Amino acid sequence: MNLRELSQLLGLSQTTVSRALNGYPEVSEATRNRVQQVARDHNYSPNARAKGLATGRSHAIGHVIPISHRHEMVNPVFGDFISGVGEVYAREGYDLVMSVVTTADELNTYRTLAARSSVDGVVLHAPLMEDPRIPLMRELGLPFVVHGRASHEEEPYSWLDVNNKSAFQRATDFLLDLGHRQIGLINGLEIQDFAFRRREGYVAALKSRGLDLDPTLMRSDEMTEVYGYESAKEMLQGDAPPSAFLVASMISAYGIRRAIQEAGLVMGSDVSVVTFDDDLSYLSNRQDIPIFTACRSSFRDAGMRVAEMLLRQIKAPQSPLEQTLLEAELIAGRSTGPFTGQIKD
Amino acid sequence: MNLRELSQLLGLSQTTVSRALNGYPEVSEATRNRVQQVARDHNYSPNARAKGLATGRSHAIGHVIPISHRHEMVNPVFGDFISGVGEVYAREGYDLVMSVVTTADELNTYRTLAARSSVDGVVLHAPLMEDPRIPLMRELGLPFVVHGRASHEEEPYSWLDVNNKSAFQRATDFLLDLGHRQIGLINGLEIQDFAFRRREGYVAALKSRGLDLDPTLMRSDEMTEVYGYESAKEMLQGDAPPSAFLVASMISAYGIRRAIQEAGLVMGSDVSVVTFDDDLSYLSNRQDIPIFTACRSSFRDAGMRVAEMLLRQIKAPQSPLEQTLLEAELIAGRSTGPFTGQIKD
DNA sequence: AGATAAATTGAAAGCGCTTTGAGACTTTGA
DNA sequence: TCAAAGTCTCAAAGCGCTTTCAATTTATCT
Repeated sequence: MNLRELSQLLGLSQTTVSRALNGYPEVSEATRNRVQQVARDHNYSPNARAKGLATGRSHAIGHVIPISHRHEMVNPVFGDFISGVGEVYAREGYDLVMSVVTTADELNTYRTLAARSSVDGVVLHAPLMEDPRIPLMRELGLPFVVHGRASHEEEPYSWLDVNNKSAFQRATDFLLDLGHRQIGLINGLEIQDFAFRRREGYVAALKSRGLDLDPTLMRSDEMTEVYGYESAKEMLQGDAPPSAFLVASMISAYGIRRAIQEAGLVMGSDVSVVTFDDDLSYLSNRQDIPIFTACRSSFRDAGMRVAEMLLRQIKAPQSPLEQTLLEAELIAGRSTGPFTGQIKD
Repeated sequence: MNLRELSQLLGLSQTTVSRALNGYPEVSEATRNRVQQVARDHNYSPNARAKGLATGRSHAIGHVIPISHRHEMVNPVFGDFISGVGEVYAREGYDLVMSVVTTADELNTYRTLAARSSVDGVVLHAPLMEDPRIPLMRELGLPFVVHGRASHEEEPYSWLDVNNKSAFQRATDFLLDLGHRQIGLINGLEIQDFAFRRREGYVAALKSRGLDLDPTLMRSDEMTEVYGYESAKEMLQGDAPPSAFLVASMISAYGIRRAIQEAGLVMGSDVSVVTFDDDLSYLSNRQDIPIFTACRSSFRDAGMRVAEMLLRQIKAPQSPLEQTLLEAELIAGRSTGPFTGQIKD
């Protein structure tokens, strides 16, 4: 069923039918209702490509997901983020076009997306501190919003980020206030902007109390369970074992908990743990009293906001760039307690 | 830069340029090379919508992801699956169009996708035992491949599935051979076809040895860490505590391990655990000796195969339906050992 | 050389929609 | 009753590409 058939069925011109369906005012209510009714009855939806060709817009947003082939890790937060943006797109009638590419092809994929004009805008994920995608987007003239920030980017751009520095600074302060002095930092990969900022927060908190940094207590890697486990295990076996850990992800926090238990210690009394909690639907830390004390900021919610920002920008291209900085909640859970000195001996 | 401009630049007709770029034989090699060179220099890519309109195909595959609003759980395996299909799509020049919808809108989304012909085919995820999407796809005439199977579907259709029954039967046998008799089953939601089949495997193994089923040792729910933990904890505190667990996912297995440790028991000697391992990139069980004894079958790999099946079917619509049944590997890890009788008292 | 076949190129129609510019029909006010 | 204004409808052009059918050029054969 296409527009021509539908209009013949109705005994109207394509023009009128099109206007009736798209809410133009030059069509009488009676006609509009009749058209809508018949369209619904025959399950008519306009052909997406034809509509796009005529209007010059695709009503689709691009997400480019790089898979680095050295370690084919798919970011586990990704599903929640996509479900957030996707919900907004669905509500607003936009499609989500995803390209999975090797990191080598990444920039070219954006070029192609722009050249064939298959999307009206893109969301940039997981920015590095210096990210070539941002100048590229400007060059291509493609509307975009960054989820996160690129510290070394000078020109303004639209972004939404969690205040990672403040979150980790407050978390570190929280542990310091409990009397902990040896705090292990199990961070994400520090070429990623968010991980770099988290370390800054950790460092700032220690420095403002005049404490020295211990490089043996700071790790940076991809945030797997095993990474958490092994880092914690090694640190706990070290000369100056930490009495507390600050972790960048729930999954690694599971690993740390395992190392603590295996060492015969109790999380929450002997050893404290604060984690960053992206509030993922399948890794919930939302018990009545959460298992982990955590900086919580929902990844899914971030996705929804990013999508809304981008759609606003697409609909009103002249409107000013938006920047949003979210503060993470610091949630007290069962995994922290005052320093007891249990570990030292 | 569009085709008209490009052809003017070259002093050729649009026809010839189009043919040169699309590999038609009626074009001389000299002309073709010149055209390709100039196209590359000017970063020309054909407009996706115009091309689609002219050819009647969108070169895109649809994935509809339902988010049930009662529990907004995003399936954690999803990222790996998408990265698998996405890699194939990218290689073959297809886009991936994703719709995130509430379960109530799900069927309508497929209808709309077909009506506006925005995709050339779809992948059906996570089939239920009786799944209305399959007859709907036939009605809509949209090529599709199911990842999984729908037990109650009578008519033939294309699918790829892991042999869940055989995997859990072998896993149960493995535990039985080690002397375990009380085996707790921590299963996924049994309206899902895969979970139902896994239970069948578990039941079949017990029955073939003349053992009775103990309903208090069988659970079915969404596979979170906390679900694993609490199920195991309760079972271990019960009258006839299990000496072994069979679990449907790594994340729940983490929870079970935690419950075991908390009970002062040792996984692998006091209590055995076998898990299903989807080989997710961020939940790796691939150590030199894996932590968990597991049925392993890569979700990412499944995605790649499903994508290949679907693209074959789209390119040759007359070709027969394909069905693929994969066997999971049973990998011995550190989480299993012979029955010791430690638990009973 | 002339005729035929093969190789190469082009004009134009068409994919299904939106939108401009114009025409026809109603209503209103004097 | 008639003109002006308002309301409703339509024909046709155009979005950027593919593809059919036809035309032209070049190669091949007798």
